[in-house]
Amino acid sequence: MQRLIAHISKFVELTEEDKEIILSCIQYQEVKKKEYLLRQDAICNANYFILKGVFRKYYIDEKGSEQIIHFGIDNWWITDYDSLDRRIPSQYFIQAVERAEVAVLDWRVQEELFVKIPALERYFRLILQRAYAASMQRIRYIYDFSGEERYYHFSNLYPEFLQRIPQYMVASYLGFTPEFLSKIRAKKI
Amino acid sequence: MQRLIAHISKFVELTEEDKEIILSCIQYQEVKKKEYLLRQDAICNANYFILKGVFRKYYIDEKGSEQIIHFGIDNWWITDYDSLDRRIPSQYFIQAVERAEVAVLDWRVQEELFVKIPALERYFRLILQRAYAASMQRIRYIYDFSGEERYYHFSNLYPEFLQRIPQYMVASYLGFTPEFLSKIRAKKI
DNA sequence: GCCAAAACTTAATCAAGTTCAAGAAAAGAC
DNA sequence: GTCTTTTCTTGAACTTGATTAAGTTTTGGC
Repeated sequence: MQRLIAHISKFVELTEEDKEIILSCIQYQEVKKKEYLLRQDAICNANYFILKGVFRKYYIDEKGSEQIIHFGIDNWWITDYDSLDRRIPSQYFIQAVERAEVAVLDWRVQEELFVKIPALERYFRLILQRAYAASMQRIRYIYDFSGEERYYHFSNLYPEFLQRIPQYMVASYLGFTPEFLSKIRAKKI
Repeated sequence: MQRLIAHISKFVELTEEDKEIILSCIQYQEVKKKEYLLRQDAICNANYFILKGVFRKYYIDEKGSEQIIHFGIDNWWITDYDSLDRRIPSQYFIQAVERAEVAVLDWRVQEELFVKIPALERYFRLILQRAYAASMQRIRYIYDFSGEERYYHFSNLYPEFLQRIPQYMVASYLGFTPEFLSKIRAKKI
């Protein structure tokens, strides 16, 4: 759990008292492989800080197949902010790709914490800025590069990742079919 | 400028004093057609609330052509948060598509305001949440729908918009060539 | 260690969208 | 109002990636 405090401290300053308050408000949770933190149509009740493991956020598209829009890894928060904050049913599933550990920040507790510790509201503003920029960057990759180029870019950026998660998930995240990914790999081996 | 106060008040509560402080810290600015609020490689110095008009945020891709990543319209903020906050050169251009009016919030003033009015930091956290969700939604559209479907969706959602901005900008925003857009339009007329 | 389920590969066919090139129409400048 | 620049259109050849369907390999449960 100290990893969370360390992460927050990278963005804002916390007093020792702040740290204790935060730690007392946050739950530690182990998550089994394939377990869900959130399912479609449910209202999201917490923001999750990933201490260890990998999550995928996906939805079911018009044709009925799973589309991954986001991977959550160590030291990132994962949630559906839209559902969490506006108390509306989520369009997304959040599922553990492998065994994981998370710090759970319940939405009601979050509101209280923001009042007690304004620095925390600032921290989340900064985190969201980062997430928003990353999302823009992602749109750039989709527009600028072909599927093959995106795959090479991804595999250079996160080589260990490719070993840990099934290929069909990578294909879904990068926006093409598993068959096409197979073809790309066949070319270069 | 009252439109800005009204917008903030939709998300957080402001006292009369807060409102005065905000108004005293914000500059009104008219922007001519094709004028830039930000250019690539410059460090972004302000967040702009669009009172009236349309802006496009774009970058130059590998092949040297302009790629529009975002349209800013009435009642939205437009800036490069990454450059603004981290004081790094921007990758983007922000340009007025038509004559516009904006409220300018300088980054240094913003920091001061957050200290004086914590509700404002909350407001921006909520705004960013909304922008992030919209960006996710955009990725969904790109993945789920064909170019033609995206065009019809866009033209149903913002019919007046199509009249106001050149087609090649719409094509760029939707992620295909102007030639292809021409073909789509030819089909249905 | 065996069986079932999950994940990956291969190949043929097809659709969506790009590229290039040329010309037509519309919008601004003075 | 005409001249220039910007925007839009059309068509042919081509590329990327989807689809379908079958077969192969790997993984996990018990």
